[in-house]
Amino acid sequence: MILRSNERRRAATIIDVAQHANVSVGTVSRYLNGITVRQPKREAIDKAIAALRYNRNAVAKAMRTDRTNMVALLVPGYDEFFAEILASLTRGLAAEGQVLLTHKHEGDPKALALAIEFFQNHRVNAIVTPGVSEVRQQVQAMVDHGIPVVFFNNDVADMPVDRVFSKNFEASRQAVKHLIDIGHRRIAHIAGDRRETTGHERQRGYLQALDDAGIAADPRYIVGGTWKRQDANIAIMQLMQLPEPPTAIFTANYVLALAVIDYCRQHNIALGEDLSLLSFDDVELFRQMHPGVTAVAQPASAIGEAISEVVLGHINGIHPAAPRTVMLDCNIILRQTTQPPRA
Amino acid sequence: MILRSNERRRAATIIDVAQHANVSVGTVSRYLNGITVRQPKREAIDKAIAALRYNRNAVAKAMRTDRTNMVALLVPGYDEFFAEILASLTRGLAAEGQVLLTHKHEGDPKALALAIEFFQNHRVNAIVTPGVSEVRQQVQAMVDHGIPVVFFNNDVADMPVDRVFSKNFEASRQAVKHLIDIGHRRIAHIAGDRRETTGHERQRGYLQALDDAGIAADPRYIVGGTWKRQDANIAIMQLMQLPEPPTAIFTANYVLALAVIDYCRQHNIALGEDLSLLSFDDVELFRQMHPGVTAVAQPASAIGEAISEVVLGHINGIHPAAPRTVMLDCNIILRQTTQPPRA
DNA sequence: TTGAAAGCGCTAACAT
DNA sequence: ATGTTAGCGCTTTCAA
Repeated sequence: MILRSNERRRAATIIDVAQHANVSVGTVSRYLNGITVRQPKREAIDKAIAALRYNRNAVAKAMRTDRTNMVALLVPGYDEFFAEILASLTRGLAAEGQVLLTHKHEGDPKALALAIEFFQNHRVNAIVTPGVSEVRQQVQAMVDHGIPVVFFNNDVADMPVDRVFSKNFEASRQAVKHLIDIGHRRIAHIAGDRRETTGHERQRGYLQALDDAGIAADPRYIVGGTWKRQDANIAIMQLMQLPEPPTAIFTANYVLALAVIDYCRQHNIALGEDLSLLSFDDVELFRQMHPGVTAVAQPASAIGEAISEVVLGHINGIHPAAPRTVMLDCNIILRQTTQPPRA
Repeated sequence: MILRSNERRRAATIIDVAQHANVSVGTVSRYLNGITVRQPKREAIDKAIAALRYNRNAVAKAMRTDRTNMVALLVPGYDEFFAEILASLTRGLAAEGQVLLTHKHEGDPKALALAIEFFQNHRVNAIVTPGVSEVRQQVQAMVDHGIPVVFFNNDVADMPVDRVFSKNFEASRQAVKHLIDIGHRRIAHIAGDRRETTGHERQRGYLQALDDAGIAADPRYIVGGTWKRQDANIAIMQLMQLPEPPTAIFTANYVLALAVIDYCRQHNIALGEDLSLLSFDDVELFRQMHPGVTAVAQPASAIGEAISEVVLGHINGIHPAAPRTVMLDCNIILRQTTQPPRA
């Protein structure tokens, strides 16, 4: 008979093991869960498990206990930032026997909502995701069902969830302060989406730094307003066509910086010398390029660790219901694209 | 009373719905699974579901049916290549109601083995992973249990699994042929790990192209042998210190190419003009750089689509047990680092 | 088409 | 420390 690939051979169950080892299922279960069992039985069980190639059915366990050992991470995509968070989060959770499942939704709120429901139905122990206002309802439902939710990177206000963020405002403020310190006065900002806290906070930091230095913000120097490369291409053109173009630019993320870099290459503008550039988000490209791009590096590993700490706290039942917020410092990595302006 | 975050409110079950709608649980279940139910009952059930905010417990369903709607992807990390495959795979599976769970194991065979066991125990519908010889046993166990496994990117011989690969050998052969066609004779290869089929096949393609052109392979021109940046740094140094250094280099992946690029920058060697470079794997960096790096682009999207087709075939019970192998063509993207050698 | 009930594999409460 | 057994929420067979 031809065994079709979707007809699975019946797997051994805990009952088979119990019979083979001549003990009760309860004993096997307890042994499997680390509760003390006397030596001879232990051996018999071990032998039975090996002989029958027994694998505990995790689904049945989850069904019984209403808990799994899965934590879900929902991301729009895997850029360097997310990938690094993911790495440290995976490690942190694995140390406590939790497995991180990642799901990518490409920024589509519908896909995100579906994913949240899916993971809720599968009883994951926690969900980690950037805050997205479109899924307030689903997130609230999760929390109501007692499944902890952790926001990172982007926030949505007034939700009873835990939060781990880097200090977008402070880091942006310091970044722009650096530009001011080395002599720039005409500093532009290519902004991200201000409806998201990341975009909003980074622009706020920019404005604050100007204000701190007593420099009046010039609305013509604030351009962009989306995370799209296309729009940044337009934004940089607008800036450079100004009667008095800026001598320095602070971009809200690395994609926007790429637009500036390309523009400069096409127009023979020497970055650093003719025009300073400082970008939020530090990526491999910025290290490889010549001149290297000065950038705000988010502490991705630390973010991942903080998230796993918060999540594990919930799973182990340490934290009370009151949501925790962790704010982490960024570093500004000085490279060659930030130089004093020409005299 | 303070509700601790890990005390979940009891969620509505199918029984609650049945009572609320005044029908039997069987009827609710059938309705939920798309089996015809008469109009008035349908309405009552819908109303009950809405009123009780019922969500089907996916764990219980999986327990009963011994099937989930999850497919697991195991990757060492998220580089551009994997990220793109992932994107198209996620889409392809979502179209058929399957959710892709990604797990990253950082190339650690132990972590990989654990992950495979984990997903097996959780009854995923399929596992997608690069072939890794260290986990033959676990993979065999999966297949024995009737869970289809799909290898991609890297192969392990003699395993009863499905396979989706790009044509490493053919693409490498063509790439090196291009270098020969534009006039190069002293062509070096910085090899990857030859114990992996990717590394092996790429070197084989290199040798074949030389042979095709009647050029004797010079063992001094074949260096490296790991995927590590460190080793590539040494490899490129070895090559350039040769009495007759190569005029062109074919690297087995993009990390190895970075070593060449850095070396050239440090030694003021003009890529393209002084030394041609052609790399396997096309990455964003190669597009952004000046000069742009000529590269072999793997058809990542097509790979993802092929994988989802194979997986869905299994899930829908179309394929027979005989494993399928899909081989996909690569493209060579010409940029500025491959020029005729100096006269 | 519908209801009643068995049972998927496991854990945990209870009894010993 | 160990055996016995109820029951987690669902699907599916069997009857009606």
